[in-house]
Amino acid sequence: MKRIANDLASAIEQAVRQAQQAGDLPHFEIPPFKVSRPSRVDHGDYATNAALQIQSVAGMKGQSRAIAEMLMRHLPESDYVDSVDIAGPGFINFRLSDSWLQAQVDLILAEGDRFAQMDDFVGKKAQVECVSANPTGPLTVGRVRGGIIGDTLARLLRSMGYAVELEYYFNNAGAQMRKLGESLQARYCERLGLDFTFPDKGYQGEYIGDLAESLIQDNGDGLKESSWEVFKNFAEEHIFHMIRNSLTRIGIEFDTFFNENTVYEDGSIWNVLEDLSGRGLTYKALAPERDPDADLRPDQDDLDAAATGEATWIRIRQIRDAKKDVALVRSNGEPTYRLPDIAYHVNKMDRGFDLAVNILGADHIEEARDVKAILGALGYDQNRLQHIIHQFVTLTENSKTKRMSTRKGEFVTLDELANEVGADAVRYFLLKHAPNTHMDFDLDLARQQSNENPVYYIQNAHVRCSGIARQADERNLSFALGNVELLTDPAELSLIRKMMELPEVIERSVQELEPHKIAIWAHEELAHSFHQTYEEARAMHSDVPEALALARLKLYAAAKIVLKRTLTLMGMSAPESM
RNA sequence: GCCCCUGUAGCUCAGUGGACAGAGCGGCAGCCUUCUAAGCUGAUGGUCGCAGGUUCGAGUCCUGCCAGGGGCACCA
Repeated sequence: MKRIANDLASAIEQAVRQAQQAGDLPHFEIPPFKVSRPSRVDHGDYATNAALQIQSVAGMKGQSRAIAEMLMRHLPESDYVDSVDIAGPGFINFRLSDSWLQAQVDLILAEGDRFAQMDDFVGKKAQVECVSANPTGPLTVGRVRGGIIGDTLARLLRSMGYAVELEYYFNNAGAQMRKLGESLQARYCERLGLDFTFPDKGYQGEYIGDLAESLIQDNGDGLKESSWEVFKNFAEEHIFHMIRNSLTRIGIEFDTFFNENTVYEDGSIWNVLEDLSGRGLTYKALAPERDPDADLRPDQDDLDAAATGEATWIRIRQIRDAKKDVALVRSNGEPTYRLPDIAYHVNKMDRGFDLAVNILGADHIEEARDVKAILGALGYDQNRLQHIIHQFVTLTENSKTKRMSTRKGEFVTLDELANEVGADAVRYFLLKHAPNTHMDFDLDLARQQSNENPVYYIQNAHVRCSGIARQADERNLSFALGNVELLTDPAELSLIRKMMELPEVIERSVQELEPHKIAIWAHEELAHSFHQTYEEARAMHSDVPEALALARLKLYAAAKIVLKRTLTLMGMSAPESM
């Protein structure tokens, strides 16, 4: 499948070289230039700033229009360009030919579900890690945001040829899980009227009470002498089950679950530590080394901890720009979270992924940088690991903003949300914002707007296509007989133009690791263009001659494919009716 | 205090160093005898937080300031 922007870029490079050989332009190294979609339609379908970029390296400042003319003269012929012209300060604008556009309709139909399936990375393996919540409670909206970004990215990577694994990293051991077990134990005793002490900073959510209730139903008071581990195991199993169900409900299915315990059990945390030590990157000390000039707050935690003995530190300041070294092993000999995390990522690298992307909340940014830098220090190509850091979701209800906290039981769960607005809306709403935006989730607005939502706008485009197809069926009309050369109306051609953008949108979403781009495009570009065309170019109105009707049926059959493909890439359903 | 992220229409947010800054929602004015109006069209709405700088060109890059969020654990 041809991507015009890439094709034009090489054509322009060729033109520059030809112009240089012909002596029309002086010799210089071709500067980076862009082939982009102009914001205004009358600027054509594609535009390049090549001439503007060249003017300074060619020593021809202010002569960019002349350079553009030169390039135009040396451009190779192509089957898809109808006209080329120079505009403004020296942009070269390209317009696609009608006949090429018309032919794309047949092409889309031939490709079907594989439309916009590209082969750039065929044979390459990618992994996307997201959610990775420990099983201490229901998924919060914030975690789900990462899950949706990750799952969508995985779908986009697959459409570019990668074999992708979606992975969930979790830990069912440790202090937090113990706290969970103790919280459940306390609630269990409480409901049986027994003595209980609720743990300090325990889990206060209602779901703990529900779990206690079901324990009582199954066991009565038979567990009153049991240890917290029994409660922890029960809670863990149920909560994990609940998390997986919730995720399945919004179309997220993980290929692999990786337990942090693995890197303890196979000894790899100690191997990694040895490797780092062998490279002189660790030391034992009471307190971390820090930048002498760094204005760090006097750290009482460090002082307190130093009293317990020497910990093992990594010289993180040596391998990346940081202010203070980081602990890998506590003075009591137990690893901190960092060490297994490093071992886990070494494990990922050794599993041979050409690309591993982690979706993390903003509070993990320092950790992300540490891990990446450490992988580099261990001799791995750092570029194989990428991160998408997303900002937090704040929740507004009754005009009051609150930070969500699993421990305090203050959160909106995925299930509650999906119940109120539907799975597709949850996906779309959390996907459509750039990862870097601090998004505000107004629950009242989400409820109220559930009928006035971009989700329905996009899906309705697909529904309309289905409606047309149904009507055609009833009248025994088959689009197979349609002649695409009759699609000459500007409205028809602009829809074809829009559909042909999908591969480029996917490519950019992947390149920039910003899957929200496809969500925005699906709404404001594709669906909008569809609805405009639909109003303008009726397929089976009595005024429309049969030949044109058949051609339009074909256009809308192609549109249906592109809409469905786009919705599927976003993990959303493509309904036949509403 | 230091570091990171963010500040764009009334609200929620797009915006690849380019050509007159966009969408949805809300509000205003129109559009259904024929494929679902969950739609279309038009008007209104902006000192792109503030001040400098770099550039042929800055919402976009740099510096400083202001405001909000996150981090600066021998937590994860």
